[in-house]
Amino acid sequence: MTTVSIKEVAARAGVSPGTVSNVLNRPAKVAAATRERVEEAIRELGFVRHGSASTLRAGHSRTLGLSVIDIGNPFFTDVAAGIEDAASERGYAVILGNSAGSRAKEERNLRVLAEQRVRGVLIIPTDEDLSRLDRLREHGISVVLVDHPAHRPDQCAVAVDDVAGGRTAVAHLLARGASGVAYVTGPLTIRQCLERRQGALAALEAAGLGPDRLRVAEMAAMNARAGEKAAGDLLAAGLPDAVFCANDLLALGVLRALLQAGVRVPDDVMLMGYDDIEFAAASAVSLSSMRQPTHQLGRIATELVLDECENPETHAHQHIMFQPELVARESTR
Amino acid sequence: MTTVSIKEVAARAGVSPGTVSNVLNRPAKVAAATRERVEEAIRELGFVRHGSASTLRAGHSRTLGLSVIDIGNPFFTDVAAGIEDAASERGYAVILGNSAGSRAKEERNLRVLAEQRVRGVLIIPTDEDLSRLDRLREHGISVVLVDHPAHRPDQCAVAVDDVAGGRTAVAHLLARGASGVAYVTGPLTIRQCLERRQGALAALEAAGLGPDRLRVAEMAAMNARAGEKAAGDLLAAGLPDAVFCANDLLALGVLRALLQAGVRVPDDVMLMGYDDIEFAAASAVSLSSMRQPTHQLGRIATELVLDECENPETHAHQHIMFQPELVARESTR
DNA sequence: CCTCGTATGTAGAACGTTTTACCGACGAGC
DNA sequence: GCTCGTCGGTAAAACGTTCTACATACGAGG
Repeated sequence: MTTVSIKEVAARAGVSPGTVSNVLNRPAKVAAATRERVEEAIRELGFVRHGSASTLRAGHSRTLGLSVIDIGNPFFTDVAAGIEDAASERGYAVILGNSAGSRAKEERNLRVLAEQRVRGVLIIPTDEDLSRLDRLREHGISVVLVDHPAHRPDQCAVAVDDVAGGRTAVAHLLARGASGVAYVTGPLTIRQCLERRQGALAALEAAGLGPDRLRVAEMAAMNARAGEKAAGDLLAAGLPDAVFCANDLLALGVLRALLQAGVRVPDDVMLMGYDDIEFAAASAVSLSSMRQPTHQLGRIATELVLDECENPETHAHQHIMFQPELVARESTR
Repeated sequence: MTTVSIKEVAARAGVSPGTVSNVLNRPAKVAAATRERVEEAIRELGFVRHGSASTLRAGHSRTLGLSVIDIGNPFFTDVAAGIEDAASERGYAVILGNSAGSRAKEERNLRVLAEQRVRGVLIIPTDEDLSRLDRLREHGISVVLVDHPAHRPDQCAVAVDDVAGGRTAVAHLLARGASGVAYVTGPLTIRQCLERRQGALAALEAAGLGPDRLRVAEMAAMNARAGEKAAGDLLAAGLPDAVFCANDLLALGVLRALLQAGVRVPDDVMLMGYDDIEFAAASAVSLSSMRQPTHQLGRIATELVLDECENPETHAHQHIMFQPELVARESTR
C-alpha cells in the first residue's frame, strides 16, 4: 500500500531525484557506477514509476486509444491484436473502447481518451462524419484512421481497397461460370458494404453484364442470423448462380441455411464471404473469402501513429491502401 | 494544441479553481447559479479535464486494467465486451493487455498497468502461479480473477464450474447412447482442460463406467487446426461413439475433418464443444456445446472490482461460481 | 445583540515526476 | 597559467488537479 517514490530511491542511492529520473529516461547521461547504484535501489525498494505524474509533467503519456466498431467481430479483434502487439513492444498501453456501432458510445469513448491524454488514437470509425476527430487533433492527439480512407490530407490512414475486393470477388464468381450474383450485405450506409457493391458492379460491367445481374439483399445486421434470413429470402425468390456476402458472418449464416434446405454448395450455388476470418476455413464447406491483412493493418497503423507523435517534425502523413486477396476454397470450386 | 486548464475556466467564470473542481466532482456543493456559469465556461472553452493531474492528486485513476489470454478467442472477447460495457457505463476506461498465453508477456502487461496506476485489474490468468498478483495488491490495486477460482480468501473471483461442465457434457453424451468418449483437449497444464477432463471422468463413474472409457487426445494448441489434426488421429485409431472437445474451436476442426472423411455427425459420431461461441450454432452441423455466461462474467467481475476499490471498508470479497449450461444441437441429436 | 451553524467560496499546499538552469571538476588546447 | 568544453550531477520550478484549512455572509435561536 505504501507507494515508493523517486525521492526515496534517490535517498537510498545517495543521489538527487533528478538523477534517478535520468537513469529512467536517458540512462546514457549518467555514469555507469551511479546508474548501477540507482538501479539497485529501484530493485530493492520495488519502485514503479508513477505514470500519471510522468504524463503530467512531460506533457504526454505512453498510452494509445483504440476505438473499434464491434469487438465481437473477429475481423476487428484481429486488427486489435495487431495494434496491441505493436504497442506493447514499444512499451505503450492500449486503452480499448468498443463503440458497438453506436455513434454516441464512440463519442463517449473518445472523450474518455481525451481525458486520459492518450498520445494517439487509432479509430475504426462508425460513420463518415469525422469532424469530431479534428477536435482531438486540436488537443494535440494524433489520430490514425484504420480500415477507413483518410478524410483529409494531413492525416494518416490505413485502409483496404473495398472496391477492388468486391470486384475481385465477383470476377472470381463470374470466371467460375456464374451469370448472376446475389449480394447479401449489411446496411448500405456502411462504407464497406457500399464500396464492395460498387466493386461487384464494376466486375459485372467488365464482363459485359448489366447491373441488373446483381440482386442486392440488404440486411439490418451483419451476423450469421441475418445471413440465414437472407438465404431464406433467396430460396423463396429463386436462387442465383452465386451469392456474395459482405462479411463472413453473413456467409456462414447463408451457408448453413442453404445446406439445411438441401442446396448443394458450390454445385447448385457458389458462395463467397469477405474478411477470411478463422472460421471461414473451418466451416463444413470451407468458405471462399477475401482476405485482408488484419494483423498488419493494426501493426502499421500503430507504427504510423507513434511516428506521428514521437517525431512530429519528420513525420510524413501516409495514406496506405492494402489490396485484399482472394482465397478460393470449396464453396466456389 | 493549446490545452485549456481549470484555471482559465475559473477566470472566465469569475470563480476560483477550487470551485471549478467542485463543479466537476461534487456539483451539489456549489450554488446553482455559479455552477451554471462554470459549466457555461467549460463549454465555451472546450475544457477537458486532465486525467493524469487528477489521478496524481487524488491518488487513484478512473481506469481498469484487463489482461486476457487470447484476444482472438471469441470466448475471451465476449468476456472483454462485458467488462468494457460495465466499465464504460461508470466512466471508467479499460486498458487492454493480451498475454497471448505467454507468462512473460502477461508480466510485462501487469507492469504497465501498475505504472498507469489503474484502479483495479481484471485478469484471466495464464497459469496457476498467482504470486505476482499479490505484488499488485501491495501497490493498492484491487485484483479480481476472471474465469479462475480465487487463490486466497481476501480476493474476489468470478469463475465457471469447469468440473460440472465436463460432467454435464459427458453425461449428455452417455445419455444419448455413447459408451465411450474421446476427449480432445489442449495442454492438460491448463486448468480448464484439466478440470473438464475431471468432470468427464466423474460422469463416466456415475454411469458405472471406468476411466478407460475416456480416451484423451492432448493437443498443443486449442484452435481449429489442432482439432483437424486430432480428428485425423481418431480416424486412424478407430472412432469412438462420441467426441468431447475442450473448446469450440477444436470441435469445429474435428467436425470439419470428420465430415470430409465421410463420417456422419451425429449418426456415426456425436460431437460436443465447449464455450458455445457464436460460430458453434452456425456450423453446417450445428454444434452442441456448454454455454458459459461470458458477458455476465465480465460484467460482474467489473462490478466487484469497482466495489472493492470504491468502497474498501464495506466491500465483502466474493467467490462467484457460475454453472455452465448444456446447449444441445444437431451434433448430438 | 451575540453566538452558532450552514452554505458558499477561496487560498495555497500538496501529489511525483521531468526539465531547465546552473555548478564544480577535469582535461585539452594554446 | 588561462580559457573552454564536456561530463556528471544538483536544486528548484513547473505540470493541472484535488483537498484541507480557512474565510465570509446570513439566518436562526437564545
